[in-house]
Amino acid sequence: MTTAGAAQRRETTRREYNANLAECPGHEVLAALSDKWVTLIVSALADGPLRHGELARTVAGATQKMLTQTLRRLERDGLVTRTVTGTVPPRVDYELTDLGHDILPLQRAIKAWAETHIDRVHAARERYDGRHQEPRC
Amino acid sequence: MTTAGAAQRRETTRREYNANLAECPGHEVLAALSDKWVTLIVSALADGPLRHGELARTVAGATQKMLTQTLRRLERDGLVTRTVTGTVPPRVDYELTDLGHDILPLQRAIKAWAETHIDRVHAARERYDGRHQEPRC
DNA sequence: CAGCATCCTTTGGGATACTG
DNA sequence: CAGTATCCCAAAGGATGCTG
Repeated sequence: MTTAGAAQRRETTRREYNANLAECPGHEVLAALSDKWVTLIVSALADGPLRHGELARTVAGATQKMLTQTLRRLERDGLVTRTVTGTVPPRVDYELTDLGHDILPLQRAIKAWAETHIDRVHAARERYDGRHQEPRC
Repeated sequence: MTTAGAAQRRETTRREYNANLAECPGHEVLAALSDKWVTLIVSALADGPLRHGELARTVAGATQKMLTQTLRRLERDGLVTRTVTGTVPPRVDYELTDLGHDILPLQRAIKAWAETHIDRVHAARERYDGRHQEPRC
């Protein structure tokens, strides 16, 4: 019997689709860049290496958990290096790799686009909201 | 008493921080672009207007809910227009606005960066995983 | 055909406390 | 000081069924 066929095939299709998306370079990069803290950490490190604590202070607002988590990901992706010095008290420095530096221009490009177009977006939003949320009566 | 002071002030700081982030043009744009479906919908519409159903088929893998939700956001942000024709059966066309077309170069830039650098990222990941997950015995 | 509304599962993120 | 582990909540996302 093929009763479970329809729903199941859709599910499969979706998985494959998501897998394709995940493997698409463009999406990988977007996913990485758009992470709430990645941009901030990378910017913070743009001027030179920082210790964990310094980073925590610079990127105020980030949980310690998020900080470590994000740094691990960045390290894994080869965007930052993690250097441990001594054991007690431990000292850990984070520094941007060449690859890490390479994303700065891209970030700047996005920022530039944003700054030149964001006004239009905001204007559009106001128009939309005015048209849709205001009482009709 | 100021017992609740510490935790509460941290909370407040965090909120303000997030608010600042949300208002930062760069992050707004990143948040918009990095949405799982935005890229796909925008690309799909790059060649010309499409009906809801056509879009659903083109961007296979997207839930109907996600599709509509994303389209509403794009409409609100002034990136697409939504045109309703007739009432029964309804026909709705979605088309990229000028502003919508303007993000195509940016998407291409990201894609280009991704394609030239993704190999290094993947290599870094393999190195990292090899170093950290393999049994040390 | 287009698109709400509802329900339910999964995930992400935050607070807290503990270890080398 | 740097990092891990645990708990917990809010939000995102998906499936389904109903309406103009």
